[in-house]
Amino acid sequence: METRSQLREQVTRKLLDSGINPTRQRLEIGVCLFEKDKHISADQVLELVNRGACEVSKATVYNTLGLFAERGLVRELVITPNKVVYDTNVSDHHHLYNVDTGDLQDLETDELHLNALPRLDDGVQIDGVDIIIRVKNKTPA
Amino acid sequence: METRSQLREQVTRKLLDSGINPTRQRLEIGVCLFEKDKHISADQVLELVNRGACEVSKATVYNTLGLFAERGLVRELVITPNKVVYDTNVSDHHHLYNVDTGDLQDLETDELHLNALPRLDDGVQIDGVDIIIRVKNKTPA
DNA sequence: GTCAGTGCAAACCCTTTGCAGAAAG
DNA sequence: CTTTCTGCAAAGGGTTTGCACTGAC
Repeated sequence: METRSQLREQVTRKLLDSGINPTRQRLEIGVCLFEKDKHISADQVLELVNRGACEVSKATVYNTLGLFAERGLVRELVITPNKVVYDTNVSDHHHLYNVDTGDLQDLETDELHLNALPRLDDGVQIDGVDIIIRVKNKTPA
Repeated sequence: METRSQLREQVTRKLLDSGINPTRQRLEIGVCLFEKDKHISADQVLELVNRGACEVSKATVYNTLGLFAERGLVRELVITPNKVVYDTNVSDHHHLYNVDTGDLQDLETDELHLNALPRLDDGVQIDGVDIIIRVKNKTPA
């Protein structure tokens, strides 16, 4: 498939730009991430990757996602202790989470933003701002 | 100690008001939580509780903290997948987290608030708004 | 006696670690 | 050859589950 090989090239470039050696396993994982282009859990990545012809271990998926997050290729979102997902959208935005359905949506900063950041101590700088709006269904009945 | 037994009474009342049967284990855990009156992890609760004369199992600590959070006695904060803490301050406020030192501070809403909430779908209502400002040290040296 | 409520040992499973093997120099 | 990097099996440990026990009726 043409687009598949294009994606492969794009991902290779992304990895090189981030100083990551584009090995077979990392490429497979990267393609799965950016192909889906949505919030995705480590488990889902593992399943997607192994649906293809190549075997990648669980440990490698976790370590690679951690590496990608550290280098800024993806953003790690901690929704609950048991729900950690990776977001390929690394631009400045926030999230809306439905605790009943598990649905997770992006909120762009024009829909939601802080009026001001707090005064910080000298010696520290912003590393990130995470905002999660949790909603629930009105009539659980 | 006088204040200790007063705290015990207060916690008992809190539990009853929330429809929770104030058993020995729940009281011990509740006293540890509200005595410390700060962000505290399940592990720390376990240690504090068992410093006293009564033995409470790990499972009971986890289940009880989950119950308290569900009933609104404490607020569960997910900082990272490996750092979950319970906050006895259940009023509307947010958090400042230093990723280098692990330090966690409260931010009152007058220091930090959203200019507006997003338009929600019909059928859903706000369950909670979590804002975490992550900071890091400027000179990791 | 029954039955809802409670506490915890053990199981579960997500994540990390340590190391064998590969790749680079 | 030595050194660095990589992938993964196995270990670790926080959390949940299933069940024995208690207490209420």
